[in-house]
Amino acid sequence: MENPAEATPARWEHLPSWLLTQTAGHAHRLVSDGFATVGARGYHYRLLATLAEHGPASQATLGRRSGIHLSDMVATINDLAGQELVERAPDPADRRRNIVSLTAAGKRLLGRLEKRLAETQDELLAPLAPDERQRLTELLSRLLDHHNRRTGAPEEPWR
Amino acid sequence: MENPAEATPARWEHLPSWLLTQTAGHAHRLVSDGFATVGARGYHYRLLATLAEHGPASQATLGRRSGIHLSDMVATINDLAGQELVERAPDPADRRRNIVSLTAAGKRLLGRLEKRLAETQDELLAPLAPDERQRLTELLSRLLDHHNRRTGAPEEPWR
DNA sequence: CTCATATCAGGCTTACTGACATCT
DNA sequence: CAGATGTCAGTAGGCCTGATATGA
Repeated sequence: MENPAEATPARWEHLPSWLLTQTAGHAHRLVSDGFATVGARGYHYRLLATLAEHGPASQATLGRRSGIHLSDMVATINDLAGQELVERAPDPADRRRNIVSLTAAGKRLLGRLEKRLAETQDELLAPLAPDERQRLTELLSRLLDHHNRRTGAPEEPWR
Repeated sequence: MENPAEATPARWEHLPSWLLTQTAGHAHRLVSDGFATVGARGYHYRLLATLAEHGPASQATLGRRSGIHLSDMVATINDLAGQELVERAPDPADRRRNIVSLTAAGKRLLGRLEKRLAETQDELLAPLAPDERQRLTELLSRLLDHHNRRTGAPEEPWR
């Protein structure tokens, strides 16, 4: 995306899938850069936000709630626990489990991340008028719903 | 995305950046799966399509035209040349260069890839009516244009 | 000398796969 | 026993950085 030369006047440029993946690339970069200014990444935000929303939980439960894979959960918690942003304590009721919870520092970081995130949305949608933003959001939601139903991602099954 | 359990009723679910990256994820999976049925990947398609559109060229030029990084260009051409889908010949006029060109087999594969691609677009936009597809495409194009102008990706500069 | 070209080796992020030991 | 939990190791795709050798 940083290619300094010739353009890409290519066939695929008008394909919806291309428009989608490319704009998503920009969106992703904006969000990541925003997070990076406070030293975090996407998974960090998602985990912190999930904890803030539903409270402490085991890693497996957090994985289901946040959509983060269990294998990635481990590293994500390691990162955050290393900075004392979350706490990992053994569950006395079930010795397999760790109960992860948010610390005060974690809450503060989450606040900063959400501020960045809000700014980012505005930057992302800059060229669109409010009603256009609304329409885009709605169309994307319908698309996402449709495909989520066909592939995994249930609505609110058990627990 | 294949998580078999709990949903993600999370805060971030309504954010445009989330909707965009998630739908793009679905789009990417659909396209990749389509390409995979004929044993190719995204870079393979892009290179073949670029060759078909502009004709033979050096690797550096192809990189600029296709948006594929020079480092990845090497491996991509290796893949395709190994299956005789493209040909890599030294440029007699400039001994640094390789001139890459499409073979008949490469053209045939490209045809199959484009068929898959068309099917994929339809699958991707399935839940939207024709006029909605149009609107989505237009909004995404405006977004992409805006951000491409701010970050690299010139229009048709030199050459 | 500088610049362009091709190559190689590696990293990054998000997602996922498989294996494993532990515990319910 | 089956099944859940946490951990570790590794993959893949697209994008990117850097170092290098060669030739214009």
